[in-house]
Amino acid sequence: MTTIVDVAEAAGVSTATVSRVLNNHPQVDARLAAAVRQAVKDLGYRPSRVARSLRTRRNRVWALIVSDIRTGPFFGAVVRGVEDVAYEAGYSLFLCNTDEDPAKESSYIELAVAENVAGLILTPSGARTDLSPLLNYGIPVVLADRTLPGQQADSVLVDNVSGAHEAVNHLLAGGYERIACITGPLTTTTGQQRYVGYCNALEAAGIPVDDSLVRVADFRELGGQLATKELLSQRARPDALFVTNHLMTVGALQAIAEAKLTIPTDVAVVSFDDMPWASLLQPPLTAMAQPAYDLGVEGARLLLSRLEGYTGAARTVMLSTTLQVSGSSTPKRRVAAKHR
Amino acid sequence: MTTIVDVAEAAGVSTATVSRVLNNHPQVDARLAAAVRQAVKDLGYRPSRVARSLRTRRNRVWALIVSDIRTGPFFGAVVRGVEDVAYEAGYSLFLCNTDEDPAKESSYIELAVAENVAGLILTPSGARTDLSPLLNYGIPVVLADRTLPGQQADSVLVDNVSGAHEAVNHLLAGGYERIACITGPLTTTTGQQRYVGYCNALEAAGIPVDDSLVRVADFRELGGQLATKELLSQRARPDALFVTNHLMTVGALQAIAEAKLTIPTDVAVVSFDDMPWASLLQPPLTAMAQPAYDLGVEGARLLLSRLEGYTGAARTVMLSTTLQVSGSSTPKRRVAAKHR
DNA sequence: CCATTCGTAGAAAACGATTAACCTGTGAGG
DNA sequence: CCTCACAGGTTAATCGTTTTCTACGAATGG
Repeated sequence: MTTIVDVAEAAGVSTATVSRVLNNHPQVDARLAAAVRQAVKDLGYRPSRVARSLRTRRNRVWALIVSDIRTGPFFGAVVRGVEDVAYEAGYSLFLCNTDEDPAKESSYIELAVAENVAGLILTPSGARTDLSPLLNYGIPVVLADRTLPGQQADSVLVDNVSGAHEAVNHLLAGGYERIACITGPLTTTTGQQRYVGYCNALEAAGIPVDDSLVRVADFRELGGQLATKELLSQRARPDALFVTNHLMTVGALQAIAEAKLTIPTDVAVVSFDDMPWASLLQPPLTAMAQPAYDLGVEGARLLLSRLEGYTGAARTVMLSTTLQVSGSSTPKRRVAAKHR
Repeated sequence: MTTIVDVAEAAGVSTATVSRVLNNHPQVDARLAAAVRQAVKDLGYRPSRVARSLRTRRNRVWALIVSDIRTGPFFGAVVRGVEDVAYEAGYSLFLCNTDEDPAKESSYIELAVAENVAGLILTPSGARTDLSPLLNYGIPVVLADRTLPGQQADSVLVDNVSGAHEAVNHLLAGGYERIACITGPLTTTTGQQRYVGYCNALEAAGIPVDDSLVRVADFRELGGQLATKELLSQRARPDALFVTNHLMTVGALQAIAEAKLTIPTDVAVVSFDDMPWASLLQPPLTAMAQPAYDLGVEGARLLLSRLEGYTGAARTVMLSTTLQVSGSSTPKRRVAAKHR
């Protein structure tokens, strides 16, 4: 391995000068600088980021802790958003998947501290996530997609309440009356907030929330399937389904197919959480698209601003969703007209 | 920040002893060891991986360079496969996305060298990928999913030729006669090999390859759509489509829908590359599933074995695919029977 | 012509761990 | 009683940078 010493010898200068040239310090003679650069090229020298990091006590690396990059397109897009900004700014990324396991999460947080990362972007697995190791060491943290109670970290969120409100409104406007809601664990901010949006929309329309139309599932395919099966087998069947993430939507669609019901005639479906293949379904699926990539970008920007010295109060960036209306929620009147 | 010196002072021993305790060296008095551990706990001490890495000249980090984690479920699963093995073995991952851009790729390779990573897993963007910086520094490399001409690195591949062969065979067995192929750039091993498998299957069945039924597209949605449009507007229309990745398949399905043709009556479809939502389509899609997660696992294992000292010749692990038969390729005879 | 300043480069001290080399005290054996 | 071996600990060098401090020569001002 060639080190800075080799370069210094080759260029006939001291290591201090080599270091100054490499870091573009001004006061260094142009001729010496040229000699150094030549030597660097000749020897194929690459400064060790490890040594640099030890000496400067800062590391051009971020940790990015997500739940599971495989569960769908969402986290992949978030990761890309973060990575693109990080790459541009000269940082690289540790990718960590927690599978919602608090033990794995805290082990990755420990790792981030041990690696002395410059910053960390996290989608907390639960309310009990402990950021104190990071805060103790002054490592800036950005919470993405989910927030933590009483935490004073920057965060970037999707406006779940408004999004869910708008999605349910869309169904109400279409003439649907018995709108069921399948949401995720109420311990997660996403599961909880989307449920709140659902309630808000109903209440604003003067419709009381009917608990028999609400199911709290697990954000997974099977949970969505079982919940849908239950809902559809009730005496008073719902005429529309609002499902709060894409995996449970997949389960719901399967359950509807098994029950030999058709969408949207028998039951309409609106999903919170877009999927690129929504338009390929029969009928194509109405979905509330989340700005996943932008979530990553904005999270990365928040982190960058901290690294550039911003020390103000914690900020929250709220991103809005966009409803992609399609065939799975065609208004009732029109459907009825068709059948006349 | 608390360092090993603080711990040593608190425990009343030297730093050497602390280090030994932390690294589980034997010959250290049990009572001192206990004192050290207590001090570590009291001070909340975490050894700096940066300092350790500089001193030991090895870094418990891998770089994982893929094309784009967002393009579909494939790379996400590969990443998880790698990560799970890495985590188990105590390594963490730098995630790098190249977008198939050789400049970005080589910049990430430089990064890996500068960070002195223990090893690197790479899906090369093209045939011109230069591994020499890594090989010069003795950093083991594993090629995943794609290979490089004349490279002596370990690699883990999907058996594209056999997989494509089997997929086309399935169509032939179903009575389809004019089977078209939409493949990716022939400069990529995947695009090329899947095309070869297609040709092999036809030749084995005594059918000459008809160039007018072959399209070389870009592995992207739009490319698949345009290619399909072209193929379907020919005088002699194909009665089946073999599409060599999932994005192009999405495009193909759209083109088929636009042309108001039905699957599989007018044209059957088989996709190389599975997607979790294949079963939700109408009709559900027949797809050749790739063992993406296992690809990551096996790649990580190859890397691990190198890190554990294996120095033998380069190995290639070939994983086989599994055909998931579904409605989009129902045998012709049965389809005909239905319509009688 | 001397003293002060300034620009530039080198010597050497960090950064926080590991580890080779070197001590020290105890117990056994002669 | 002396020596030797050895377990168990410490000292100090080291990894490859950055950076403070110092030194030196030239230039400027009085």
